[in-house]
Amino acid sequence: MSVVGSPTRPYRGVSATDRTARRRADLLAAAFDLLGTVGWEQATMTAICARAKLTERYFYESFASRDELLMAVSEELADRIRGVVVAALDEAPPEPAAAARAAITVFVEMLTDDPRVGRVAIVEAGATALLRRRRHQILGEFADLIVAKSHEVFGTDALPAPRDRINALLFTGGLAEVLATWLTGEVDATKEDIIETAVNQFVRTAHQ
Amino acid sequence: MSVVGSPTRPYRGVSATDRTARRRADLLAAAFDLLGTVGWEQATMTAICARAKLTERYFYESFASRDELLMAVSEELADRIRGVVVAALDEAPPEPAAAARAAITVFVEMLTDDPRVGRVAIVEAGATALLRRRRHQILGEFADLIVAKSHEVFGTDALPAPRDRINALLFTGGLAEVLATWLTGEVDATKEDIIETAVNQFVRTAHQ
DNA sequence: CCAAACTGACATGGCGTCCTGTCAACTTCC
DNA sequence: GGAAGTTGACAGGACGCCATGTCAGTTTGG
Repeated sequence: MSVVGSPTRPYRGVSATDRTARRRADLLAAAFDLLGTVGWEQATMTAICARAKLTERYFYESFASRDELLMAVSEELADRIRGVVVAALDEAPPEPAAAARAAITVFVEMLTDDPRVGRVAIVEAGATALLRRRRHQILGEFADLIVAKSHEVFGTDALPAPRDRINALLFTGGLAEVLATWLTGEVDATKEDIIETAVNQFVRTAHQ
Repeated sequence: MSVVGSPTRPYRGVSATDRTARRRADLLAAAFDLLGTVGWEQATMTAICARAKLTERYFYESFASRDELLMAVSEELADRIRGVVVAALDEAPPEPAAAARAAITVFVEMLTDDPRVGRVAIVEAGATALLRRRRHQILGEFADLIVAKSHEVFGTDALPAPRDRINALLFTGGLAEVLATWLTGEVDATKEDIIETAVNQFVRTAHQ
């Protein structure tokens, strides 16, 4: 017998839970790398396992399906992005243009410094019905962040509901589209052009 | 033999070219319907042919692959949307807010009156690498339309390049995202809220 | 009316992925 | 040292879609 089951003993000096966690992390990293380079259609279970140097059996140790793994990749990345944006907002001065510039800058740089990040977070995020739904939720959460910050910096001058949220969605969706276009090299502009235009848009539209 | 080859004779009173064209149209309609309801993953060749009441052999009479058919569906729809928007712009008065409202209104209504249109044009348009590329091109063309109209209505007051185009991409991408969210019922707003917010955004951002 | 063209239903093979199973080699614990 | 746990490599079946082939029945033109 001795199928994989639930490993309990240390192996090569590593505990059972650590080994399982390591394999899970390897799978996540391999999936992220493939998703961000060759794309969803080529990021097959076989390819992911090969890149992670793991047998397909260990795939099912941590994930029930390919979709579940790719969702986890997307989730992890969204958390990282949200983290840096929230941190930038917390440190920024409570002045509209400065706060917007700080948040937009870290957001844009995060998505463009490593092309795989942008591709996974924006381009490949619409590949399956499941990923699309999650992508909507995530952009919606970013919109909520923006709405909260808008009311904070603009006070009673902020847009009233539901226009505050619609405007925030217009903003996040637009920025995602611009970055996707920019990542594929179809727009002739610098990173600063994008940041400045986005900041300008936010400052002009987020109040009455 | 008499395989399908290139039909030449009339059949049931219909000429050969008309029959081929009819089958092609049936396939396009079936693919559009499936794409707009059950989505890309379920819009398989077998399912499309079954809905069109045609044998798979006739699929290859008009299309080389499933991707080619779905691209044609997307293409046809983009042409229709561009048509109504251009028509609305041509008829609109040369005043910023009025022109924007006219174009945005027909655009939004086109995509929301028939839910399949919105789903095909926006939601399912990111399913494959090929569709994504085409989607970018199409949104880029809409951005070009907006840039041209901006310079027309705002004159020397319009944004300079490349910010005029970045701003237009922010706008088209944002509107697409908002409509996608609205189509899935995740935002609590009326169609008028969306149109007003979008018009407001354009009027405030498309000039210096 | 007959041969040829056309159509629809079905059948078949190829292909790639998913998913499970087997087995030898290695490591741990007693 | 030996039994049991762990790992990696590989085999093989199941399944679904793609792609092509066969064939009987219908329609057309001479």
